Parts: sequence; structure tokens; C-alpha cells
Amino acid sequence: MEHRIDRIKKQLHAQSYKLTPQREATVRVLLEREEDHLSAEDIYLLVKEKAPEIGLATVYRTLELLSELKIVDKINFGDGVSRYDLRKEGAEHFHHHLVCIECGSVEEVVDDLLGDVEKIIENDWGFQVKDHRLTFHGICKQCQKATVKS
Amino acid sequence: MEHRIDRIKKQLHAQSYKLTPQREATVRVLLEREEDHLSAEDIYLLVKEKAPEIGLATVYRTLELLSELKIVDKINFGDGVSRYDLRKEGAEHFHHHLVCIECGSVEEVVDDLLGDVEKIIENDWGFQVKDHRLTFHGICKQCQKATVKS
DNA sequence: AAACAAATGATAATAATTATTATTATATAA
DNA sequence: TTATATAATAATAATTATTATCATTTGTTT
Ligand SMILES: [Mn+2]
Ligand SMILES: [Mn+2]
Ligand SMILES: [Zn+2]
Ligand SMILES: [Zn+2]
Repeated sequence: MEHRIDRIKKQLHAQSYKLTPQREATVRVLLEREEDHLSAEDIYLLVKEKAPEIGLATVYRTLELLSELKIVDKINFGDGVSRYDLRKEGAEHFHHHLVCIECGSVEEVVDDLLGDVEKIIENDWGFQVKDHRLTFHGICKQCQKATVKS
Repeated sequence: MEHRIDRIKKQLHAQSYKLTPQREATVRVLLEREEDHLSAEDIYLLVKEKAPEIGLATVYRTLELLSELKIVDKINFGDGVSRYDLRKEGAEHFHHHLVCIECGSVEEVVDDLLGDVEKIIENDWGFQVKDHRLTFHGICKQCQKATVKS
């Protein structure tokens, strides 16, 4: 935890931004809920528990900044809100997601499965890939079981 | 064109919806601008040229309906708006996109490159894939040339 | 024609995000 | 240290996209 915070602090300093108490509180929430996919509002409410005086706009600004520095990835699963996802330590690319159309659960796929596809895009399409977003929509394990039973 | 409209008409009738003049005008705009990725507002303005009396809410309702029937796919490229993309004739899955982070251009990749990845997701993760969204972010051909020149 | 259901247009309401502005904290220079 | 400049913040207003409401229209079924 402290180690991750330290790395992020350095990434901020490298661009001459500082890790203010508000920014640190926000990062801590993101670290504590790393598996989740929280909206700005969600994060705001959680940060308030640590730092009750924080304003919503500051949370938005912090998330915006962390996005620019590629510390978090901003993603949209099709409901009206943006969600913020901490990038896995050392990961080159954003990870993939499995979204269940029955129960709404979101699972993470940390292995990068797109190496070959990326080569095709670069070679056949002449497009220089920097990053990607891949989401599968379907039925999760639990919901499959539930369907068989009923 | 008329052939595609006819097919869509049948898809609607199959679920006992009708192809009203407003819906038809909307579908015509989508067909005419098939390569583009229009927002609801964009579509509204274009439909108005054909059917000036149409209301914005009707456009939203129509797009919602077409999404449910999988005639269009709703997608979000990270700016605040939803965009609507006609599904290619006979396509099983939504196609892929290449978004240039320099100039903002969006290119379409119609070949489905995810067959193998999908197998891994189904076998190793036990997740039953119904559809997917894949977007690459990077530098398009034109912008690469521009960079070399300068 | 009467009755009913589906669809529409106008517009109000909602919700997410961004902009503004006065204030506060932090860093730098004299 | 004190003064001064800069960056960041909180509160809140404004904006924007989308959805909800409701009276009216259209089309269909008796
Ligand atoms: Mn994730
Ligand atoms: Mn497309
Ligand atoms: Zn599920
Ligand atoms: Zn480009």
C-alpha cells in the first residue's frame, strides 16, 4: 500500500504535481477498492469518510489528473457514468472486463490477451497501438448455474 | 438501401413494432452515414432535414429501440456522449474501432479478430460470451506520416 | 363510429460533469 | 522571516446529455 502510494507520489512529482492530502485520500480509496469499478460519486462518498471536508469537484479534478498520468483508466460500461480503475502495477495496457448482462457483475481479466490482435492491427492496418479497451458482454458463471437449476 | 430498410422493417415487425415515418427517417440517416459515429443530437439534426417536425425524444426512443433489437450498437468513446453505430449486415458481433489520440479519427475494423480470445474467455473463465466491445487507441496512418515529416 | 393501444412532440425533470470564483495552502524570493 | 507568486481547494452555479411526463395524434380493432 505505502509502496504504491510512494510510486504514485513520484509519478506526480515527475510532472511537478504534488500529492496533496485530498489527492492522497482519493488514491487510498482507489487502492482499497482496487477490484471495484467506482464512479466519481462513489469515490467522493468514500473519500469523505477519510477527509470529510473534501469537495466533489476536487475528486473530479484528481481523477482527471490521475487519468492523464495513466495512473487510473477511465471506463464506461454503458450506464450513464464514468468509472475509474487503477492500472495494475507495471501493466503496459488496460486490462479487460467481463460484464454479465444478467446480474451486472464485472470481472477483471488481467492477462493481456490481445498481443496477436495488436500485431494484426499494426501490420495490416498501419495503426500504431498505444492502448486498448476490451469488454465482453455475456453470462457469468453464477448466472449460468442459476439458469440450469431453474 | 431499400433492401436494408426492408430487413429492418421485418425485424421490427417480428417484435410487433412498426416502422413509423419517424423511425424510417432515423434509419435512413443511419444508413446514409454508416461509416460515421453519430450522437443522438447529430442524428436528430440530420433527421430534421427529412422530417422537420420530429422531436428529439422520438429520436432517443427510436435509437433505444434499435439498440434493443441489436440493429444498432450504442458505443461511448470517452467524450461525454453515446454514439450509435449500425450493425453490419449479418454480423454476429459488434465490429472494432481504431481511435486516433492525435486527430480523433475513428476507423472501423469489420473482421472479427477475437475468435481465439473469446475461446479463452469461455474455456478458462467459464464466461459465456454474447458480444464484445474492442477499441484500440493509438496513432493513425495519417498522423504517423505527419510526425515523420515534421 | 367508438374504443383502445401505440407512438409522438413539447417540455419539464434529472443526473453527471464542468466552469467559476473566492479562499486557502504551499513554494519561492527578498 | 516576511512578502509575493503560484497551485490547489471548497462551494456552488452553469451546462449538457438523457429520461420522464403528459396531452395529442395516429392507427387498429371491434
Ligand atoms: Mn477493472
Ligand atoms: Mn463503427
Ligand atoms: Zn451474472
Ligand atoms: Zn490521427
